[in-house]
Amino acid sequence: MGVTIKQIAADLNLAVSTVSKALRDSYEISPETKARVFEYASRLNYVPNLYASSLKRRRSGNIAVVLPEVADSFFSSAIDGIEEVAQARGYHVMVYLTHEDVGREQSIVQAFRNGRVDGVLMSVVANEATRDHLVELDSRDMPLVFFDRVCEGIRSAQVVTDDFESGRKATQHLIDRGSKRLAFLSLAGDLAIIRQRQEGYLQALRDNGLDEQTNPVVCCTHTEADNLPLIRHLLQGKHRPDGIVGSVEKVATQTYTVCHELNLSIPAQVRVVGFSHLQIAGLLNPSLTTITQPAFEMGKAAATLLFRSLEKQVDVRGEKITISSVLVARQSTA
Amino acid sequence: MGVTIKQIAADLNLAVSTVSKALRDSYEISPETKARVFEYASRLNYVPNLYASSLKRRRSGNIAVVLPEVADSFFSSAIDGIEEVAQARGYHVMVYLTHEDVGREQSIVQAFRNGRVDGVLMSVVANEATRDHLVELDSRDMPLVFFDRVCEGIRSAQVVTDDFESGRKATQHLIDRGSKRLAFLSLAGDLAIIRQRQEGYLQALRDNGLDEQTNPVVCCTHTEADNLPLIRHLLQGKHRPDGIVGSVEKVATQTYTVCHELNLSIPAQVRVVGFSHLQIAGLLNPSLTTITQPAFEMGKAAATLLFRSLEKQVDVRGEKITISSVLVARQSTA
DNA sequence: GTGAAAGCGCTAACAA
DNA sequence: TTGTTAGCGCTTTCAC
Repeated sequence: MGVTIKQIAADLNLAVSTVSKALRDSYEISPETKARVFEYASRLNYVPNLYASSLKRRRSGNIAVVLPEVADSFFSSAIDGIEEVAQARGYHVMVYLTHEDVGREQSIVQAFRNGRVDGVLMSVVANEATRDHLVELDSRDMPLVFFDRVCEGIRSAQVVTDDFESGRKATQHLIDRGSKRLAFLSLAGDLAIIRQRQEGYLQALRDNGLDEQTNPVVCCTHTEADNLPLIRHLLQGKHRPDGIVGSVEKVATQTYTVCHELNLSIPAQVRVVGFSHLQIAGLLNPSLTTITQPAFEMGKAAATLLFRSLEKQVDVRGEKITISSVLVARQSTA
Repeated sequence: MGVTIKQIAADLNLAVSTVSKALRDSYEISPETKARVFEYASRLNYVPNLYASSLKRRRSGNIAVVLPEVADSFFSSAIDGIEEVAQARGYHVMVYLTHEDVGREQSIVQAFRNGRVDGVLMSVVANEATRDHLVELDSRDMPLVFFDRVCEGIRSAQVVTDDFESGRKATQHLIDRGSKRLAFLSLAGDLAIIRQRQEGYLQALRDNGLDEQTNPVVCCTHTEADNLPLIRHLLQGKHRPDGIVGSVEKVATQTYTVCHELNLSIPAQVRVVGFSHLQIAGLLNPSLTTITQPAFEMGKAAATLLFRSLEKQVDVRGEKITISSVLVARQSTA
């Protein structure tokens, strides 16, 4: 085992309490004693036992980040932002992946009951069959901040982007560029952000006198194997759309895959715009017009909000931060 | 506070030790007592205090993953693999980003001295000014597995891909497709994997009677702002290479950026092959020929190795797992 | 200014 | 089979 306070105390002919206080720089201890203790402790390479102090102080110094996946550029950038803020504050980041499975989300969240983490940052699964586990987490006063994929029905802090407006803007952009027949590639489940992007799409349709029948919302899933046939069918149908809004990165790139396969020219035959955080959107064939989400900033904002709650003991429930996305026009909608 | 064993013991007229053993399903306890305890504990929603048991058992149930960055598809897939194995075994994953800064790597690793994590998975920074912190970590018997970016000089477990052979294969591929004048985009620092990829490149040159002078190794950095001018210079020079090997994903995509900018046609004027794990390599303009690294599998293998060391108390130091990369030929080298 | 002592909640000898 | 007891290493009254 490592060096303990007890050992230092013995060696220095002091009481453990004195050493403890000295190490925490208490005003009660004389400068001389402090100096002696510090010097000796560092000479012995003393490292306080995390579990002993956590047991007493009831905090771990860890925060959890719960995500559907990490192989999506939005989420990996968000982690980046979160980790940056956490590291600066001396917190440690635990990462959990749900893979869109409520069951996993539940057991992950339930494991937080033992104090392993002091707070939670979360983007929920798309298919929330139940949100009891989240309600429970919140009700046991675990500081909780949702980012991007928020959970409705829980009055907890949120960091989101302007999804409605972004959906509207993306759609209007297609119309402005000349698309006459649109489609919105939605995502199965019940995500507020997807619903809002979709509402934005529908709003833009109305704004331009277009109807929902000929400009459909197509519900995609989380598995490529499902989506490719779906998109293929859409693009091979009699009434092929000439403008597509992808509600998440995945469906946008899948649209590319199908267009390449069917030899459909983007943008000549089909314009494509997608919600995405891809660094290399500009290198795609053709370069992809994106609604670029402020992933890194959202991560930072969410973490900052969480730490405010943790350290200042403030109740941040109900706070909502919205950071705007930016439409970056590229070749796919030229 | 939550319910404690003590409380359960009192309510049930049992000793705390009896309850403790019952909850851990010890053979010493009668089925009836166990049943009573379990039933009562779950009725009270008992959750064991993590810090109390960690203090006793001297293990945290956490592992650390230390990475240069997460916004690279290789590393995010590796995390995916690691997290999958960890979740299956009931471990928790802490993620730390070094951003290629040895200083950060040092302080991160030093923070592991207090027992917060039971083991470490790591891909080191490129510029290891010092590796004392790693030596120290290893010498205090912290189970440690390097993956991809291993640290030489520390006899610890490793999971890598066949870098030399991949470098050779990539280069030979360019030559086979007709490239006459090559360049290898290396990476500043002192990474073993980069050196080996480079050795593979040089081997292929020799195999084909090509010399190093006209087929240079160009040393790139980690910042795009440095690399773009460098690559631009290379591709604008009198002796423009017509075949480029990118030693990491970043430099391959940066080569694309420059080619687009200079209106150089890939592959007609320059063929490009890159080490990469990009899902969408096939959608780039043109689709990118990749040495596809088994990122997910490497993450899984590294985590599995670590858990073997943690749970079986085996010393895995010196074990080395090599998983092959695959060359996927696409348009960029047609 | 320093020290003694009582826990934090749990585990594991050892005793009964 | 169950209970007693002594800690794990640290923090925190409270007494000196």
